[in-house]
Amino acid sequence: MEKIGTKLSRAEQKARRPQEILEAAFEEFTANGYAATRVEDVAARLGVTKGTIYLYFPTKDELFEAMHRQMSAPFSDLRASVAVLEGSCSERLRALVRLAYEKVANDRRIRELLRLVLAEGARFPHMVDRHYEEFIAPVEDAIGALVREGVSSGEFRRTAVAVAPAVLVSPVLHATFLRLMFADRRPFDETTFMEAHIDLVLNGLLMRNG
Amino acid sequence: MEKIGTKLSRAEQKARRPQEILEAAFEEFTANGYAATRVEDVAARLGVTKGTIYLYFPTKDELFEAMHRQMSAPFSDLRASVAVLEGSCSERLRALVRLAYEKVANDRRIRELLRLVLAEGARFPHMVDRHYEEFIAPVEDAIGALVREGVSSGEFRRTAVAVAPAVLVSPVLHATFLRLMFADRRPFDETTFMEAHIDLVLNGLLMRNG
DNA sequence: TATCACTGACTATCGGGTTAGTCAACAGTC
DNA sequence: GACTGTTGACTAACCCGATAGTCAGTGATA
Repeated sequence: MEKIGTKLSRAEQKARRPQEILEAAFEEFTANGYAATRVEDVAARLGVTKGTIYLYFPTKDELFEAMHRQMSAPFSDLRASVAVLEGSCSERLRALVRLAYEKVANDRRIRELLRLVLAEGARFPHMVDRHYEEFIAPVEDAIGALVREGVSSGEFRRTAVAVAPAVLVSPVLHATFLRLMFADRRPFDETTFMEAHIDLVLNGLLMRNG
Repeated sequence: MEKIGTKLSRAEQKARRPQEILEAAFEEFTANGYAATRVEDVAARLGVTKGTIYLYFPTKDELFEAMHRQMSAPFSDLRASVAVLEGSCSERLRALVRLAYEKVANDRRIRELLRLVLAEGARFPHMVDRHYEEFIAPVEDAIGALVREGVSSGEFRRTAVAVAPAVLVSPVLHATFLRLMFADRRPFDETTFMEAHIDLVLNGLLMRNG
């Protein structure tokens, strides 16, 4: 644990600044969007002035992009978690869905980042593309592989889902956006939602043996 | 059809202006977001100047809100379409899903409006709430009623989906956001996606009689 | 010719980016 | 351990282009 109240040396402070600035930038940009965020607001969050920000980042634009790069890191975490799942295909699918709720819908930072990608995507196509390559594609691939494995082992039906595996996790996105839209203004029972999701995905709606 | 090139009377022109302005505002606000859109850009789209806009709307803020109110109208259309579906529950569900793709994922205006709601929601909570009341809630209610009917008629399994019917249409949202993110940069086969969606929702992944 | 929808030049303000200047932290000397 | 010169992270005041909102004037229409 860091000692509280200890004044940092100049070198220490300088080493921490970029981190701190990106952190503050994340809060401001996600709260207000790119255009409506002032560099001064980011600075104020740290108790420094605008000039300081410009010592570390050349423009507002580059600050934004650096922030997004920084904050995308947790995504690779999800990829790693998916890789080590064990059990039958349906067990692994269950676990993957649970993991997706935990790491995406439930993580405020990831939620806000997703909103940012969608909201500012038109102005920052790099961001959208990195987002796809680092996050969406690997997850889709993992799910696709899982479904194909289940089909060839006879555990899953031969189904059109194999060619569009993304539909399996759509409710996670749905939950994420509901939480983004309503924050705490409207209650959202995620457990119920997730159980419905898993049940639907495995069993479907139709009565069996009908 | 309106005659082309016919000059409108002053009264006609004046009567049309608010419509025209809202239309132009929609294009600009959805393309650039609220903060980055200049009132002058909206005016330029009509070949008029900024002053004209302010003859019809007192502030940029009110222009934005009026635009959103105006553009929300097509949503009620979807509600009406859902109400008149016929056939068995699964037939109606299929039809409803198809309709959702057609009216939401495939409609550029609705897509952009959705992005706007998400992007600017923090600054315009009225907008989010109206969006929920006019669109999300009625659709969720309709789906919920359909599922309950199917369950009690024995056509559908007694399932957790009944308490979170939104999961049934999540892939529509997913498709909408993919199209928003990648516009035309990445191909998206909606037919395949939709077929996978319907198959999943009705039958699930697991092998039957297993 | 009277009206009024529209113009376009104007003001006030805001915010990205710059830079001369400040002062606490450090290093070297005694 | 005190004294002193140097460094460099940070500040504060500034510049300037951009944009929300205003209003006296204009010219086509009825």
